[in-house]
Amino acid sequence: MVKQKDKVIHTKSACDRSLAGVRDALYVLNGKWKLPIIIALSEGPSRFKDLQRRVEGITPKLLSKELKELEQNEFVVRHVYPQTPVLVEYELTEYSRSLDDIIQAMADWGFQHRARIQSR
Amino acid sequence: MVKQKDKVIHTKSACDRSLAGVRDALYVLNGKWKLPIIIALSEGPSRFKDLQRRVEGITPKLLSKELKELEQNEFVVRHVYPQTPVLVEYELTEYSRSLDDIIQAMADWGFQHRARIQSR
DNA sequence: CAGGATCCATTATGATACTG
DNA sequence: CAGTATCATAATGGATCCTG
Repeated sequence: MVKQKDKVIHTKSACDRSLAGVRDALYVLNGKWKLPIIIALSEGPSRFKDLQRRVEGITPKLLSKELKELEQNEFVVRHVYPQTPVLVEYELTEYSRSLDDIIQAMADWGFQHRARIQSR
Repeated sequence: MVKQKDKVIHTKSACDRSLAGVRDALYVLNGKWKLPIIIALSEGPSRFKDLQRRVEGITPKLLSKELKELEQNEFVVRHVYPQTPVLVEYELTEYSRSLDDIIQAMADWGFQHRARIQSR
């Protein structure tokens, strides 16, 4: 932000910056499943089937696809233990912890919002 | 959480609660446009066309649809001033401010994430 | 200006089955 | 168990035209 005589010139407004940030975040966290999966995994590493149970309502196809994306964004690691039958575990990365603030904020808000809705 | 002999019975884990909250929040904020629109409106009331310019990339069809949903969730009010041509302004409600924490958290995270990505 | 209507292409999500 | 394959529907996106 630069002042010039009496005019204020916004080279980049606070709003633009937060817009860019939010868009970047939404780009990575898109869809209705990414955060729920991460939350489910925050209880500890989990196998595919167990994860599917924890994240209620998700189909294997979607879970598989979302896990791949989460892996690419380095939120999740996939461990394969070659046995019969094979055992696969998904685990959160250290970096996934950086999402804690977002998750906390959303969880709090959702909780309040539900109370608000129900009181009517 | 209730202890019973040696077993621990989770009536509702912290994870379940945050999962429910996040799902409620995602339900209301779904899609890639809701938050960007709210951020754009945080600069002040705006007319349809101006809003479309601020929220880069959105088509009138989508903007119209999203605004209706935002209205229903009481984040936005629509003011109509009967003139020729008619003037319509969209404005944030007081309640929309409750989303500030979420927006802030996402904006911060997006900013950090971008830096992280670019440094590689 | 503020949108709605239409047509079409691409994604996203979902239900069900099936394989190694 | 850990997914993939198939099919169907819904949501979203883009272009263009239209109306009060």
